[in-house]
Amino acid sequence: MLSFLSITKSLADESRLRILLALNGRELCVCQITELLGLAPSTVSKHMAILTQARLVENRKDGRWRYYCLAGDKAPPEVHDAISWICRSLSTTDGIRQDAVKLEKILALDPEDLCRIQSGT
Amino acid sequence: MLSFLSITKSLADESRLRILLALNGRELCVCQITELLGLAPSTVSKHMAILTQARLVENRKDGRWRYYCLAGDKAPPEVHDAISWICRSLSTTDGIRQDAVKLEKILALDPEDLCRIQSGT
DNA sequence: ATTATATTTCGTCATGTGGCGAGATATAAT
DNA sequence: ATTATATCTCGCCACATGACGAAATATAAT
Repeated sequence: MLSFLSITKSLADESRLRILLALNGRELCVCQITELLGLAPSTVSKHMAILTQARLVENRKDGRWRYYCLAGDKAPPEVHDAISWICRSLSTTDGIRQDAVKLEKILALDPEDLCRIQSGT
Repeated sequence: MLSFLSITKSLADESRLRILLALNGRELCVCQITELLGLAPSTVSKHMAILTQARLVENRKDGRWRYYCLAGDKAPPEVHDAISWICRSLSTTDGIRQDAVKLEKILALDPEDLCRIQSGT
């Protein structure tokens, strides 16, 4: 019950839903997610910790960057059901479509360049 | 997105999850739910308003009592998916099993008698 | 070694949320 | 009509939560 609650609480925030949808089919580093949502890096980091604790996402470290992706096969079925539920329900909504468009532009840049832009801000 | 968020926020609370599970397969009035959870009637009433607003439950009034049940066919698919997800994930857990046992005892009483007991408290 | 930078951790603040009780409302019983 | 009672609404309080910036940490570049 407690672990299930950690899933539902994770899903009860718009930013985290947008993150999960953005991770559908790809992996992203924190600065890319930060750029997509327009939030402070520390805020995104906390969101990722919450999603990780709920086992909805996994991560791997690559140099200075940490890449996040949706839960893999080892995750419990509730997790996979949750992910497919939100993708099915939200993929075609307006806001998520706009995120997808914005994501394309972000992915067109090297992470290197993206971070350079962000530190300039 | 906003209506979907109202669903996920509804699910992000243990009491409301227990209510939804208790409503699986039957309808219950507020005083029965109050008895099951051990919360104040006003608190349960607020929970039911949140669940109703998210379209997860429906209600009918019968005399002094209002009976709640899980969403019917008119509810959107996200709602039904949510309900089947939580039932699948939680029905066999310890806490929910205990609720089921307690519910049997509550249902064995007439609502009339139950309310009489409660007001005596 | 020193500097740059990607991410996390921590402290703080404003806001949201769950809980209760008191009073309002609606319906049934007397 | 008056009383009893099932539920809801409202105001309050304690606590959880999302946001940020500053400082800490880890890794790459110079």
